[in-house]
Amino acid sequence: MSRKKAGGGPADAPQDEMNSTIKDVARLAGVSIKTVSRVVNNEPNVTEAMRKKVQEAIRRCDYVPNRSARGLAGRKSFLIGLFYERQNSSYITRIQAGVLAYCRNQGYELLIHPFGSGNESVLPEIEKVVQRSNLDGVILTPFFSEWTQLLDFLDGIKLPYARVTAVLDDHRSPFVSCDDFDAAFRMTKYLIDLGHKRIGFIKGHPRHISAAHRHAGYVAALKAANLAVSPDLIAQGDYSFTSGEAASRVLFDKAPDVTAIFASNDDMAAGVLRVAHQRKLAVPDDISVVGFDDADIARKLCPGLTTIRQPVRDLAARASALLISSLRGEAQDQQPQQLLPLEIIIRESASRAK
Amino acid sequence: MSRKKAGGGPADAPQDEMNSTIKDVARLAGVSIKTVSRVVNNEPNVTEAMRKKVQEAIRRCDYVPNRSARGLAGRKSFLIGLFYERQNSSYITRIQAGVLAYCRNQGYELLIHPFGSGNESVLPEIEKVVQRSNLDGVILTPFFSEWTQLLDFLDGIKLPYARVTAVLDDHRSPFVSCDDFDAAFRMTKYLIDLGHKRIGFIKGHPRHISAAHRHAGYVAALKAANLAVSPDLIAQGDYSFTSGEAASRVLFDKAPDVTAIFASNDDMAAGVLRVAHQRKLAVPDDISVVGFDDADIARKLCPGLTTIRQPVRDLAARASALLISSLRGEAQDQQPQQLLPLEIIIRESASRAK
DNA sequence: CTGAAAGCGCTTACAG
DNA sequence: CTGAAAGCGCTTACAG
Repeated sequence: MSRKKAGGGPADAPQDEMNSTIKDVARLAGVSIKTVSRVVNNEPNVTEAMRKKVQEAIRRCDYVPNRSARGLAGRKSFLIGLFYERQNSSYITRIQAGVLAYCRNQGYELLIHPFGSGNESVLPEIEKVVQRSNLDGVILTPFFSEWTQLLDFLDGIKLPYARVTAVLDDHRSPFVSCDDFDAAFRMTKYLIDLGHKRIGFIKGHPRHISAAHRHAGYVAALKAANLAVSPDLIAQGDYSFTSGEAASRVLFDKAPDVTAIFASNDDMAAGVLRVAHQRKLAVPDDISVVGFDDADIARKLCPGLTTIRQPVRDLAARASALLISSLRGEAQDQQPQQLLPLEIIIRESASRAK
Repeated sequence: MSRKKAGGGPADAPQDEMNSTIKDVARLAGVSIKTVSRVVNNEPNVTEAMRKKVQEAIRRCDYVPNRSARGLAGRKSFLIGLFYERQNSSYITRIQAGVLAYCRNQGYELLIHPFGSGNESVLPEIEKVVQRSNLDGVILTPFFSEWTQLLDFLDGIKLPYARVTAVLDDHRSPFVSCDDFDAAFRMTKYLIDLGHKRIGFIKGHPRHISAAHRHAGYVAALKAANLAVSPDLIAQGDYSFTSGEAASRVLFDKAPDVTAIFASNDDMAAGVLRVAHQRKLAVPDDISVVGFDDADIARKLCPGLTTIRQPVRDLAARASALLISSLRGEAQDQQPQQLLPLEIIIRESASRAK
């Protein structure tokens, strides 16, 4: 403990005032500090008896290795960074939870680093942070995980990273994804099966690969059902609430006969709900609305939003596992690329077409 | 930089491969490492000429002090922790942004530590984290900032902390607050001025001090306007969306003549909106609904929620300032307790009583 | 105002 | 399988 518990440890443990160090443990166990170090770091070549003895001494001393000393001697910081664009807080909170859930047990701490949008001007900012933070590795989420310039920079300084991203075909580093295309296909089919024929679609931010995949899934599902893919039914958004409002106005104006709208994420779907309300269109009676992500807001909207659940927390935990195992130089027993399932969550915002 | 830029620094700077150290800077500037250290740490007793010379050398070497070495030698980690209950992500994201905005410039890094709810069982968990993380200080938000047992623990191990909390009268550590009572009073008065006489109120989590203050503000405003304070108009919530749904059902059943509902936070107000919708009550035409916090959801709901804006980011930044200045042992030039203003944000969810 | 020495608590690189 | 020595890059405590 960084400060000793008032009252100190067991009677025969070292001094009360200071934390115990590797020397205290070594003395108590009657071994060298190197042996203690071996046990702490789970190195091989220690007899079981020795290991037991040292572990007991560690316990009795209430010993916790000093992070700074380990960092200085071993040139590691045991710190991993999470770089992301400032955006939807529901998403990022879940990402954080996933990373922490994995890292904590592994002895790594998380440093969060929100940045403004990913453009040239933030690169120097990121460089500065990397400079000062002394990170062992980094977790990246979209758009950063798909931002070539940033990846080039990280590769250049040889800072290991793992990514949460849409499915892509580069081989720069491990990543974990969901199949956006397939989920969008299934959601569109769900609407078609409800009898909808004129289904609007609001695209996500063009920079995000997920936006293209979701759009492609929508198009493919329409084609598979022999429905026309009309440009009037497709509007551009950027994953923000206000872009959802704007895009849905465009849709309602250009295609007044639309009976369902599939927004590429929940924030934009919330915008659709708002505009529908303004135009006295009842959801789902007059118009069905569905989203993507299952963000916190999805269940708090009214009506509750039918959407696609992204396993965000799990995505982040697995990316962390990939990162840490590569930091340890472990053979990748896990696939360097993983695909997690996406699930349609049915609430009240979509119903059978009239 | 933790890894040198490919290509290295200026031609006469030290080796390309490694980062430069304090020795490199000292050599280049022709001074001792102690003098470099003085400049880096902004210590007094360095002539201006010397300081200039060293700063130039630092620049040319692209020197960044090694965090681990500083930590080991100086028994500091330059790490500050943020402890909070896992909860509303909009709130916590803003808190993080505020802390980071201040700490980054001060050379501190942020370690986030979400925990389950604040009860006995998480205390050991917190102890363990404190043990491993090697924090210089901690920022606390409600409920943690008001949790006596936790504060006792931190005081016991002498870990400095600063708090974001409701106004309170303890003198344990610096904190920054908003006047919940006053804001709730003003919001209630706003409803009264709109002609409402039967105003329902949904209380927050009983453990949070803010819940009591907001409730008291509501009661005081009714009394000031000579309106009856009826128990039928007051329901217990716990700041969660579902508790808002449940409480509003109670309210609608016990006081069918209610024309406005003041929920103690936005999530609960969202729950009210949902139930109103289910009961075919139009908002604000049949019933006005207002919240508290101005969380992200407030503007995404429909109708947009009239609420009270908490300057969450600023609150966190100021708490960080308090913490860091106390870590530096600086005389408190700032008040150890600060009060930030709360602002009513008028959107569409409340209107004149019929 | 400036600097030489010692040491923070570990890991690395070797030796046995 | 175990250990003695050196050193990571700083700050502290002291001397001048």
